[in-house]
Amino acid sequence: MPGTSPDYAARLREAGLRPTRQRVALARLLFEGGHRHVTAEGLHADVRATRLPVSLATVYNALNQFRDAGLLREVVVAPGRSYFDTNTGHHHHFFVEPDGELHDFASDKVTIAGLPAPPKGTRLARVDVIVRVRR
Amino acid sequence: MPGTSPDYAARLREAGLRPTRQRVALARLLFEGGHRHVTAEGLHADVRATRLPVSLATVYNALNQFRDAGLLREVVVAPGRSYFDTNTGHHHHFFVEPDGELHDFASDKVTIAGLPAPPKGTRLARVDVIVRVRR
DNA sequence: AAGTAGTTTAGAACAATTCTAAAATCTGCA
DNA sequence: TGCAGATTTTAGAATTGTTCTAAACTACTT
Ligand SMILES: [Mn+2]
Ligand SMILES: [Mn+2]
Ligand SMILES: [Zn+2]
Ligand SMILES: [Zn+2]
Repeated sequence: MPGTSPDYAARLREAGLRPTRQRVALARLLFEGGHRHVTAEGLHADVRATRLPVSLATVYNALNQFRDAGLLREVVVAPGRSYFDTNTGHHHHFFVEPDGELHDFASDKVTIAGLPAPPKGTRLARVDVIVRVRR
Repeated sequence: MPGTSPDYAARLREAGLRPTRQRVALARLLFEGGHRHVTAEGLHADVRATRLPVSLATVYNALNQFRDAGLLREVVVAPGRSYFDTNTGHHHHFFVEPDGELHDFASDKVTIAGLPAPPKGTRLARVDVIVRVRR
């Protein structure tokens, strides 16, 4: 399948980010294969397993930059830990406790009707549905 | 209105918690008046304003114990900060960014239809809807 | 190749929360 | 009312997740 291999350097450049060794390695881990929900610590472990030395600070920097550039979305489900989501489309989550696993489900599966109007002086930004489940 | 004044000591005892000075003061702040969404720091400031010295560790202990006893619910909306909610009934939230304010709305206002079945081996625990709005 | 701006990094710093172990307080029972 | 034992509070240290600092390094431009 020639021409299918994604060019992460180009993708980063389009997002206004220099394609450094570290960022390209992180982008590959994040965007090749299916959608992922990662923590900074988890991604750091993954990238170090590729034998490329990348500091934890760089992982945090990259995750925040990728999020700001719209390449990732941040998901808040549990106190004291941020998840970053490679699926930036509209969707919702199952959160499995106590494992801390996240699973997507398409937002067009669900119908949310009758949402009250936003408080005075505010505009709707996003609706997050978190379905908490237990083993 | 005699007999209406809530007996926080009794309420704590029923929850299996000794009604200490600190816990009674915190319960009063939390449960008198309408529903509240507090952070540990915020509640600590409130209780210290009553001139009763209470350490921050005790506030954290009490919030966690109240939550475990079902007197409070923990709400996760923003990375790195926990909110505790005196409204333990079914309801959902507006989250106003960047202020960090939470507002309740009744869950029977909203209809959520077509939720996918929980992942294999898990049981539904709760559905949280967070409507993020911006000024 | 050189210059410059942007990036990475180790380590320090920070913020939220939890832990430790000693002092204080609550409770049930003399 | 006084004690004894169990629980709670507390100051301060520790831990965790994350951000900052400033020096070394690297990518892009010329
Ligand atoms: Mn962040
Ligand atoms: Mn907690
Ligand atoms: Zn997702
Ligand atoms: Zn609420």
